[in-house]
Amino acid sequence: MTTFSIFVPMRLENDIKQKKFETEQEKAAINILFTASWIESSNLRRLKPHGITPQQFNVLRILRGSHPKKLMLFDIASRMIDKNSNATRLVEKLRANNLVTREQCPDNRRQVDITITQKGLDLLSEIDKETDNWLTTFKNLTVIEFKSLNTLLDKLRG
Amino acid sequence: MTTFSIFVPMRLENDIKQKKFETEQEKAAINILFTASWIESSNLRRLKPHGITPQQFNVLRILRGSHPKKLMLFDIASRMIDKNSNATRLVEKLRANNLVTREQCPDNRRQVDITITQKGLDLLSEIDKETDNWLTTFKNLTVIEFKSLNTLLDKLRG
DNA sequence: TGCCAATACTTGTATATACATATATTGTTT
DNA sequence: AAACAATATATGTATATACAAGTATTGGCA
Repeated sequence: MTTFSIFVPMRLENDIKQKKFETEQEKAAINILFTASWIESSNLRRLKPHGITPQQFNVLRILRGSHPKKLMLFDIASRMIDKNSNATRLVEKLRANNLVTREQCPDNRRQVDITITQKGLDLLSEIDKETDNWLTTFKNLTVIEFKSLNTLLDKLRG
Repeated sequence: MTTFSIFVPMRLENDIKQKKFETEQEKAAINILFTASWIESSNLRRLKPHGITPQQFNVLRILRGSHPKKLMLFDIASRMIDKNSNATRLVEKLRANNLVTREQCPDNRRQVDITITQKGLDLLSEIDKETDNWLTTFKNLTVIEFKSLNTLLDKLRG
């Protein structure tokens, strides 16, 4: 007969110095928030040298995804990770840096059409070069585990 | 022979209207950020009627955890989910609402000792009453699945 | 046609956050 | 003891965010 010695890491409890959680459910909520905060600051640091914020980066990627088709502000907002952030002012920042163009839609003058510029595309591909490197930040899971994580998160919000 | 028709939900792709992700790893990063944002806004909405923000709530819970032992600001900061937020000003908000007390530590006058007040404890227990209700927001996973989620997140940051 | 609601965005304001820098106090070294 | 480093917190400033309220334009309908 063999006895296995199992190492239970208690990572989260350690990271936020909390003794224990009432339920796995509660721990999961905190765990997601903590992990998100961890990813966000890592993301912030890697984008800072390029002069854009994570949200601006997110919007640029959305625009590249539809390029060369224009997107109206509403489309951008509905694709954004943080639905509550202010698309108008965010896009204005990008325009001020010539990363996107804004133009009133002729068909419907309420709409504003946004397009990513060549400068915006160049910036993204420059950042892309470093992305593999950044993604190694979390290489601790196997593909199967990443899939499982995605399934669980999707189901959680389901 | 039987053919199974499998429904693949593609929840995240739907939520942010993105076609597909390059890798499961990249999807996981976005998925965590999106899920965190989803939890945060839900949390924001439930706490708003009580006049505190999620970060303030978090700090109050930390203080209740150590009550009646005092904590210095540094201890609070190291237990916080978002390490970067400004503990000084956060605690000052709580003090202004008489939810905590601040006093200079006599042994080491650099330190500031923080204690949760009775009013703070009362507020927490009032919110606690609604918490079960709030947690039903994400009751979509079984306990086993929550455990698995926690393990994966811990390992991710590992 | 004129009115009203809906749509698409913009702006104001209060609060929060990131990051750099400053202050006060204590510990350490020579 | 004087000088310097380390610790613990505070503050200044620029930017971001949440939420409410505002403006411009369009669509529908009596």
